Amino acid sequence: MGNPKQKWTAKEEEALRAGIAKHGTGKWKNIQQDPEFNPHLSTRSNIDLKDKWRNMSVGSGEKSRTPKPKLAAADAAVAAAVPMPIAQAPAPLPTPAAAAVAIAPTSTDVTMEDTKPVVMVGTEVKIASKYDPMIFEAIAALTRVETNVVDISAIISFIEQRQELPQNGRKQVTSRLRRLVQKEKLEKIQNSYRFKESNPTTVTNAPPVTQAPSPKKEVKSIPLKSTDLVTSDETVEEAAVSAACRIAEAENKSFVAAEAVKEVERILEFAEESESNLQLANQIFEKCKQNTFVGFVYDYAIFISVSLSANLESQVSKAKQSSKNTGSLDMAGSQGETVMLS
DNA sequence: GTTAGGG
DNA sequence: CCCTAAC
Repeated sequence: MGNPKQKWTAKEEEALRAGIAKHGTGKWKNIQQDPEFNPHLSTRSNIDLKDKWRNMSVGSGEKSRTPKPKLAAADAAVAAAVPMPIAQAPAPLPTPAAAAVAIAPTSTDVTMEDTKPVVMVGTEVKIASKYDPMIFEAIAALTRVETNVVDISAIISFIEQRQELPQNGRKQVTSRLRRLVQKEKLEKIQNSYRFKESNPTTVTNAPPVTQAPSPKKEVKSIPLKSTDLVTSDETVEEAAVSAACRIAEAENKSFVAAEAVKEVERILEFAEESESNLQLANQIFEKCKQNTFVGFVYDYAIFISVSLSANLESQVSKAKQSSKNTGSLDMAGSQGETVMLS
């Protein structure tokens, strides 16, 4: 009989990738049986997972006529929301149009292969700064409970699986790791890395807003301390990335966290060049309302906004109420399968 | 029974 | 997707 050869859906691919991040490659049966992913992979066998992963890998490695950046659903959403490559030239003002465009695309209809002019920021522009989130993501995803470390080769292969690295990509990741160790964000143990738990950097440049992040805290037991947000030594961006990834480690939702980190990072870049805080706040809150996941990003939004300008408090509380009413914060502790967009 | 690889 | 060798 013929073989229908049913095509893999984006959800299935995402479940597969998440499963690999959790169990590692080669544990196909575990992934297939894992209750987290089985709902999406029930029709696939372990051998199917293996074959699919082989195809996906070769698609990423082959630079022939497969220009698709291999974006997951969430990736596509974020990519679509990044219309500007953030030129090196310090743009004096971010045109309101930019912010408008950023929040414009309703992420409800995101097809993976459509003709939407997704900006190819992944080619060469600012690719170096994009390694950090992936590194954190890899560590968060691959850290095993017993050893609590991640081998460097695992980190690199993890990143390569997500996006093909340029010729010197491996080198850059390595230097990036080294740099992060120097900054005491990571800890190196032989050939493995882990998150540095106790950060000896002096401390507690108490943010101007003391009550902002805490009052709502309904987002499960996310260990979010004010010291995680800002250290006097580091930039806000680094602190945000680090803390978000720490949360990711705790929640084991690395992919979601990575997207959130990208978002925070991008918005912070945006904010540093300009001080259009109102647009910033509106933008990030729009994001929070559209996507059901970003519980902690929401907290950071409050923190960032208020840190930049105390005048935003009205905006913040307003947005807080709005977000609460939409009930968009319920995902943090759910089964973990309901995360991505449909 | 599972996985890796060739077909 | 199927088949097979290897573990």
